[in-house]
Amino acid sequence: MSSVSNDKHTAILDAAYTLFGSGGFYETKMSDVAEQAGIAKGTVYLYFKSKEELFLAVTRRDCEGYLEQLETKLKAQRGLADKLSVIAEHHLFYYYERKQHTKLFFRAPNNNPELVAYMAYFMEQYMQAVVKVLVEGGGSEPELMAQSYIGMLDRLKMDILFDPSFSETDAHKRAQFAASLFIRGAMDNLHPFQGDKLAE
Amino acid sequence: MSSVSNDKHTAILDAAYTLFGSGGFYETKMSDVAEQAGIAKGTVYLYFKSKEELFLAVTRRDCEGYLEQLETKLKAQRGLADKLSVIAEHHLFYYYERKQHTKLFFRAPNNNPELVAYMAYFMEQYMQAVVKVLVEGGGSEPELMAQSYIGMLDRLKMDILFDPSFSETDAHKRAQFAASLFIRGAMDNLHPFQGDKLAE
Amino acid sequence: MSSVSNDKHTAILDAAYTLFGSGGFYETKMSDVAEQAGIAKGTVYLYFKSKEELFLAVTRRDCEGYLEQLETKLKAQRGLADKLSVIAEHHLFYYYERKQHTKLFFRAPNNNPELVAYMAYFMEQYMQAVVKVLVEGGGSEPELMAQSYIGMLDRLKMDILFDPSFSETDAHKRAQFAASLFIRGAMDNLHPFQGDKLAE
Amino acid sequence: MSSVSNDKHTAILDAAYTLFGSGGFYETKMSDVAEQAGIAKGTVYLYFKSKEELFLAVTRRDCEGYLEQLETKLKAQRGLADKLSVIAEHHLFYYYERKQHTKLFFRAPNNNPELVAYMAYFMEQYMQAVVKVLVEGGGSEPELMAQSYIGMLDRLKMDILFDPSFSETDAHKRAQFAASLFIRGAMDNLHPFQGDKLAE
DNA sequence: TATGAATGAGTTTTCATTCAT
DNA sequence: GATGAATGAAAACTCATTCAT
Repeated sequence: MSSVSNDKHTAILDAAYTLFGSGGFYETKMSDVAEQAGIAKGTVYLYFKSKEELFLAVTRRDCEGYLEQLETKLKAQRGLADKLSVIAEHHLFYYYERKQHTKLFFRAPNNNPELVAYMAYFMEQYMQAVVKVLVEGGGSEPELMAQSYIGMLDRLKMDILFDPSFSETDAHKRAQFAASLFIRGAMDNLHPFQGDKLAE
Repeated sequence: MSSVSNDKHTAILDAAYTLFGSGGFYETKMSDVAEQAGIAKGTVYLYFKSKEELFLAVTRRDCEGYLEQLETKLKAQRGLADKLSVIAEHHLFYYYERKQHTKLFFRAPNNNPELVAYMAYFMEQYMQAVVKVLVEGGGSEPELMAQSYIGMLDRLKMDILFDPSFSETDAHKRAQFAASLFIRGAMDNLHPFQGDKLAE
Repeated sequence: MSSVSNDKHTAILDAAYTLFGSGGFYETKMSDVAEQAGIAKGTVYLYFKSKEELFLAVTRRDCEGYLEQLETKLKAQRGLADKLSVIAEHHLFYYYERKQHTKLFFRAPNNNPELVAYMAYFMEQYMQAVVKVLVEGGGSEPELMAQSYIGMLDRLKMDILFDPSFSETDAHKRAQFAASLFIRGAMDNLHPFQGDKLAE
Repeated sequence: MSSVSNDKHTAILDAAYTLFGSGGFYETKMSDVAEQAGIAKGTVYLYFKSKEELFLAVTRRDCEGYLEQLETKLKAQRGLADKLSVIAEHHLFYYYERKQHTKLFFRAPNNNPELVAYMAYFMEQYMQAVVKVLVEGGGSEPELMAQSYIGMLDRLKMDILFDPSFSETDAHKRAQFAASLFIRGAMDNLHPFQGDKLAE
């Protein structure tokens, strides 16, 4: 609880986030993490019992932050269209701001049941957040809809990660594109402007 | 190119596909591949220079098969809606038939530029195949559209991979869901029935 | 020498005795010793320079106690037979009372010259104590005799250590068995009842 | 089964016997064993799955050899006294010839149930071999007698191990000393010359 | 004195790759 | 071509010891 121990804990998570993210789980050595965090190898093990536990902690912190920020942003919006826009922006800008840490989500250790379980839990949470938005807007099959939207966004983020010339403006446009494509597609059972001032 | 050497080449690829796919790159040992292929460890190296090269070859064969089959199926269809349907079915059933080989695409070695390049190439090819369909149907931003569709499908496939109770019928429904959602979303710049006899 | 420091010194020795004894030298961590002693890890090093020194101190205290108690018990006896009996009882009951600490003597660190030297010194002392008894009884080769007796007892103790059902009565019988076997074997050059009131 | 593989297997056992014996289990590195055997580190693991397994194999080979040689020597003797003499000589000369490998029996890894079980098995076998000799000579409590004899010999061997000036003749004398001490001690229930020509 | 966070040397084991047969 | 015994680099993790507080 002391600020010192917290500092180190955070430093390790930050270092691991960077290295796991850019290099992947197997390619990252615990000694690299230690070095990047500016501490000794043994110290990492005072805070995290194993490399897998560290990876899980990094993933958890990242995912929790993702969902919390999304919730906050969604609360500031009234209308369905705005909310879907916010989701798209959040998804794309999250990666935009983390170009370095790309690989985290697809270069994980295999055969770690805890990690698999956590990722499933995260996806469920994310999906439910989207589902909630969709349900407020009315419409059937909200879960499939939510998954479709998330998948769309996840693919559209790829260029952001791999194309160095991708600008913030490009990301904005892409988010708007995704939101309108989805809203149009979902239109017959959604009421896009419900809750918007415009709609009143 | 002799039939004998070809036999072994194929046996190795098959073995590697099974093992990399179910266990992941790092979890699979070259000796396992050799054993599964029914040959000696050293022999693998007569056909593939390294583990990474083998992984790349497996990936390549898999992706090429994916695209070839897709092309064949697309040729049998006239209308845009049917073609988009075929794409969805192909994407979902490809994974449906390969539940065992789940991990191949997201448990690959990092930092292998050749692999990264090939995957980018594959995605480009896949996208262009979809783009071609969309362009025939008319409409703007075909590349973003294609990516959105592919992303949607890629997320919707997840339950297939992880939910053992997922049936063929479920997969069909899901493919149709994706196709209609996308078509509706894309409607203002696409002409869904163009090319269909019905549309004439 | 203050009572406080003495308390901790003793607490550490007690803790180390328990842990080294039941787990062995290599299996026991200094942090375990500290915890068992109810102090901090660093504190152990205020009292003992190293793990090996601690082990040596534990061994020393144990061996000294062994010899001191033996001397006391021997003083209470007059006759040779009684003295040999006391030696057997002491040897066997010492282990009987310390079943938990079995491993201390045969799970020690190697290559520690000081420890090797001390163990040799202890054996010499123990042997001389037995020799003294034998010499009083007359007879040749007292050192070989003493070693034989000690060896006999040391093997006979084994069941005590490893057989949980071994009772105090069993230990008594075994001690008597050893004493008579030895006395009979040594009879031609020993005068078994010399010094006993009965013998006068 | 090929002589080559057998050569290496033996070379590793020999190297391990020397190193474990002189340095102890924990003090011996697998890389030392490999070097001493003149092979690469990894090769050791082709023949023995782990350090513990190697230690067990070394112990087993040694103990089996001990018992086999003892049996052979005992078969060549008729009388009880001669047989007990042979046991003493075997016990002492076994160590005499293996001064370098002393520590094997008392510097073993802890907490290895397989090893503990094997050592118990070995002791039982050894004891039964002695018991068989004693029973042929008649007499009660043969197991305690056997243990006493073995213990005696085990202690008398110590000087052989640690005293570099100990000669073969010394070892002989010591063996004879042990045998006569034991025979005299056991005399009332044993018939020392039974089976000897002299006794007829 | 007492603490316990921090250190980093040290060892087992794995496995891709080689190469003599 | 085919084999599989041999290699040795590489990395996770432990734990005795130190030292700033």
